[in-house]
Amino acid sequence: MLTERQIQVLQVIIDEFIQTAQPIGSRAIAKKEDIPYSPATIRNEMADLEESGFIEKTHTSSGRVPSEKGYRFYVDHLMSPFRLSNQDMTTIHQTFEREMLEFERVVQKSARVLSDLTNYTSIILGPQVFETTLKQIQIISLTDYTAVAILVTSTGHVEHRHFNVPSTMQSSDLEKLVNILNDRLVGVPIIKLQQKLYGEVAQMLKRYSSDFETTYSFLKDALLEQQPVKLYMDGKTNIMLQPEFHDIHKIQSLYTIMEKEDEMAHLLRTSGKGIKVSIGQENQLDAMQDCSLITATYSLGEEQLGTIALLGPTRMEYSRVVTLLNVLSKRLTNTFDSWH
Amino acid sequence: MLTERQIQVLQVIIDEFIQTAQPIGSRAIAKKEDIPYSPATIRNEMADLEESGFIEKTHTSSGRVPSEKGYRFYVDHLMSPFRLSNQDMTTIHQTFEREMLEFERVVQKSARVLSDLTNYTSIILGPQVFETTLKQIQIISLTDYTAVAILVTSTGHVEHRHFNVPSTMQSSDLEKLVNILNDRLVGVPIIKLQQKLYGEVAQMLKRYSSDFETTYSFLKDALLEQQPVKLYMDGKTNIMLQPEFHDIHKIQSLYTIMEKEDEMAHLLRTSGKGIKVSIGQENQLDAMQDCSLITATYSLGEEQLGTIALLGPTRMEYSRVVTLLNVLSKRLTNTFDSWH
DNA sequence: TTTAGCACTCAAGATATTAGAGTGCTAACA
DNA sequence: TGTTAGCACTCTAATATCTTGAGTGCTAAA
Repeated sequence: MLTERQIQVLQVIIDEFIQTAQPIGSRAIAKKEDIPYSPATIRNEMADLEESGFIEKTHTSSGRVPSEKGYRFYVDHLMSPFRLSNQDMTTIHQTFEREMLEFERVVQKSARVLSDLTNYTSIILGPQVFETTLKQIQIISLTDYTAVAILVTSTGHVEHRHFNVPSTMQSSDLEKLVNILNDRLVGVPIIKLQQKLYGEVAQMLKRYSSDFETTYSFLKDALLEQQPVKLYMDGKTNIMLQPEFHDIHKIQSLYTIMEKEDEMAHLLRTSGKGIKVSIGQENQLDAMQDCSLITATYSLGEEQLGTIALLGPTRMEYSRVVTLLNVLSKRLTNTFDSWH
Repeated sequence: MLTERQIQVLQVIIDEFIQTAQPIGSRAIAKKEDIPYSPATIRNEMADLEESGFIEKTHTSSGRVPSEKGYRFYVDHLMSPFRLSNQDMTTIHQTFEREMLEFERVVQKSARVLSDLTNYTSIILGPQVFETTLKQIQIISLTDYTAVAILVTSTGHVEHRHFNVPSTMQSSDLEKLVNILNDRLVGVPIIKLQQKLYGEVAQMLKRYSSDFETTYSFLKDALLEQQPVKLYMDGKTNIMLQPEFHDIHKIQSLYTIMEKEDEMAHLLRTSGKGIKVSIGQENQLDAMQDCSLITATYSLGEEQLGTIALLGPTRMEYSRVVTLLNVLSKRLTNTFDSWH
């Protein structure tokens, strides 16, 4: 186990390295106020810390750098709760203060504020609308053979899909159809739409429609098409500000992975409830082996809605970032609760 | 003026440099089939070409590199029409072939195909809907004090806005309001909405509504809010593949400018009709001084709808890119015409 | 247990060396 | 008069060499 003094040294190394991105030497540590020991003593402690894998050398005669195990220890045991500056707090509050109604805007602004305050890249996974219900369906025909279906959910989310209208259908048929659908489906949770459609509505339609098969299949197209979960990112260029990403190839592989929305979405979706920290190799994706990803979930009532995350170098301001994500995820949760 | 032989040399230099990104020496040029002269002769011609500013040296004893003036001459006079490979053509056709209804998808796919085929970054400015008319307005109330307005245009574009409902309004009032709006505004070109709203509809409302002022102001919010022109980009990482962009700082300033949607939109919007080529310093934006931007417009009928563009290094495959943009802008124009 | 002292290591910056690609110029040639 | 061979010259880029300074590990003394 680590002695009190070793922990103290480790803390200084990590804190310092997070600030400077430079290896820390024994002399520098000894100069710190809380450290009443000589460089030689520190060197002994550092040798021990290195042996147990909490710090590393970049070469034989360099100062020490935290290892991933070191960061992990820091995050799990050492991290002191961060006190956000007043300025940061007002920035956050202002984001939510202004009259804002649309879900997407709130999320977008949150992403912006996160990346602005941290200089890392923010990623927000839009809500998976489990609890939300269908508010209304509209079908508006555009030409003789095309129309657009508009779904509005109880949270005010609007989705629209274009589809081909079967040639056997008249516009009066469409109207009747919309009535049936609204009759049967309004108030139904979005995720149960499919089930309902296969069941009740299918029954209903069979009785009513002369051409059940086509009607039914186009309905499936319009209502059930896989709705992509939306991903909001901001501050992608921030990554390039970090000295550890001055290498084009690293940047490129990172950007390439970030462009793959489904992989990113999957990553955020499978992060557990609450705040999670993935350091370096702990990340699944190869391109992120030099990064840390901190995720936090926001929710509505009991239901987990989505995830907000920050992506930066393993040398991350963990305590500040965790605090920020905490504040923001709570703020988001509150906002959505207040709509309900 | 340039002699026939000088033009020949210039052509080789540009063609070669576009491929290799390396300065071209007299020996390399003399080896070309079409060139029956010795390196010494070529050197004389090169000296002349340099004097007139069409080519440059990177240092005293290096081969020559095209100058921006050289590229400009190439684009204006030398460029031979490019024959797209069958593979490229089928890739393009497949993009449009599949049953596709939604405007956004078509544009997105176009952006993807452009960046895939060129390894440059594609930028498409969504349509400015001059001619399109309002198809239908829906207002759906979400809570007692919020509602969402949905506008559908004749091209099938769907916009929605959230807004606060004045507390004096009942849901029955909303319904009546929607009826009035549809009555008066359906079929009106989108750009004339504002005018109509200020005129006729205002009259109508004054007569009908007890609380004209609030109703009117919330309508303005819902209908006239500046709708952002949408910008679709693809292949942003492609820029990093180019050897001239191995410098982080260039990349960063380029990415930063690309994130400013309004500036990019303005840039594309003010590009003239047809195909335009901006080489290096000809570009307005500082961050693009090492790039070339090729733009092409697509339209519906006489009305110019939007712009598609490719952003790459000044050392660009001009002739291929121009051909591609030509094909694609025509394809887009056709597609939209067929909807009309 | 702590510390001073010292030899040792390594990265990074400065400087020198070399090889090769390419030029410009001159003089000869067709 | 246009073309070319030849040669001295220039500059880059790669490689090797040297120097400095930060930092370590170990030992012996306090």
